Amino acid sequence: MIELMKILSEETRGTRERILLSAEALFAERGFEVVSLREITGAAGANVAAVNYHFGSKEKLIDAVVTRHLTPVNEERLSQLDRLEKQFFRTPIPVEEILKAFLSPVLQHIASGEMSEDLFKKFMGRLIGERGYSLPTSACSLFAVMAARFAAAFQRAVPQLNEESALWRMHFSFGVMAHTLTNGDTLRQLSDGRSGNPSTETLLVNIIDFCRAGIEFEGREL
Amino acid sequence: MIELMKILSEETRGTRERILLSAEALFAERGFEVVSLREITGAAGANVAAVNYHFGSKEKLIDAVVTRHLTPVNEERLSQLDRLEKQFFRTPIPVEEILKAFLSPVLQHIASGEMSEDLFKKFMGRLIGERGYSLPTSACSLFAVMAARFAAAFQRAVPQLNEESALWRMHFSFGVMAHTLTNGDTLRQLSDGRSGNPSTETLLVNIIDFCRAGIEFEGREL
DNA sequence: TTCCGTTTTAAGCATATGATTGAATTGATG
DNA sequence: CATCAATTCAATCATATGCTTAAAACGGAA
Repeated sequence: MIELMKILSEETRGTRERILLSAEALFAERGFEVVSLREITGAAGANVAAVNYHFGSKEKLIDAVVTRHLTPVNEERLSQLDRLEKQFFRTPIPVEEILKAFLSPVLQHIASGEMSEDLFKKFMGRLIGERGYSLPTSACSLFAVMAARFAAAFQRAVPQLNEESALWRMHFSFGVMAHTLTNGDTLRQLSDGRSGNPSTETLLVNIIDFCRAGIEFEGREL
Repeated sequence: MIELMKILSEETRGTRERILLSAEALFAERGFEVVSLREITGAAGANVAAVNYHFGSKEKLIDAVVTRHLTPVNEERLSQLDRLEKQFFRTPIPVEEILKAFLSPVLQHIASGEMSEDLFKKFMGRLIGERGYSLPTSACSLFAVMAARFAAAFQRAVPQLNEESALWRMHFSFGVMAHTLTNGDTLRQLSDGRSGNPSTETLLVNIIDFCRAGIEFEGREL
């Protein structure tokens, strides 16, 4: 939150931008539904009415915040998947590569420095895990379209599995990502710091390894 | 929700019990923070003041709802873990057995029929995944104590891994469980029903297999 | 029936929420 | 400087929230 203050104090940013930054941070930390406009505008040093002037409503603000980060990440995901599908023409794409195509765009976006690393992880985690009520429908369908493409890729990647099992193992993987990205610091508290302080890159590599093992193992199916 | 109506319409249940049932259902479906007392009492056919009369406050109601289901499940988890630790005295407990000790009490509680199966899954998923803000501290520490025991068990179960990796892989597993239990029906929507309709038992077996593979594989560590 | 503790109820409290208004303020252009 | 559109602001609206209160309704014991 100190990080946020530093960014917001730069007078160069307009009200619209400051609201977006505050909203991102608060949404990432506590979720979309529970954060009020007054908290957002308070943190942004703006008037409450500014949200409705610049965005129209709270829902449209959420939409703007989500779209602005999810769109580029999603496009990069799909572009990497396209590349893989061309590269592995008619042969199964390695599971690890698909998982990388899903997660590495998050790393790239972090590197671009648009949001603090910690906040962006939590934000992206929510976009994977929070469906239905709290997210605007536009954001949901944005994710759904992308997820459908990945579902197809996963199924081709594990031809020994039936359709159901492949889908569920993808779902399991999304759970790992959502929970780890959003609640990563929970483990630190819970383990009294014995979980160390791995870099995001290290963490994502370990998530990928975990999911790859879970997806590829052969055993009981659904 | 039709299920709920049936239960609530039975005149045998007192106001306190009807409030508990409504609250459980709404919390499971939409989370603790966003459900209002008026929604709860409305669904229960009770007066708003009844919550404060019977429970004291919204927080204490959440506490009552959480405790009443988490306590027995947690105790069963710990008792199964105790049994395993005696059975595998000074030898590593198989990872699959630890995962079973964590998840099978959920199945048992479902079998007891205290809550509809669908709702109870979502409820237990939230108790694994939602930490911090939305949950009362008592529920958090209840979970934390249990998780600490399981963390120790997981570490002994995979002596080839360093402490950090073991903890993170446990955390990954919790993510799978939380997401699948709470958002299981999301996959059905997202996949147009191609994910089938597995029984809870089948689903939990597959979660266990997935996590076991993810925890046991040997490769890059943190 | 009367009595009395338990429970339920309607009404209200203080505060919070998303949204709107119309008046100020700003800042660039003529 | 004056003009004018874009922006910001305080004030306000209708509604929702958690909680409290005091009166009413209930139900068993005397």
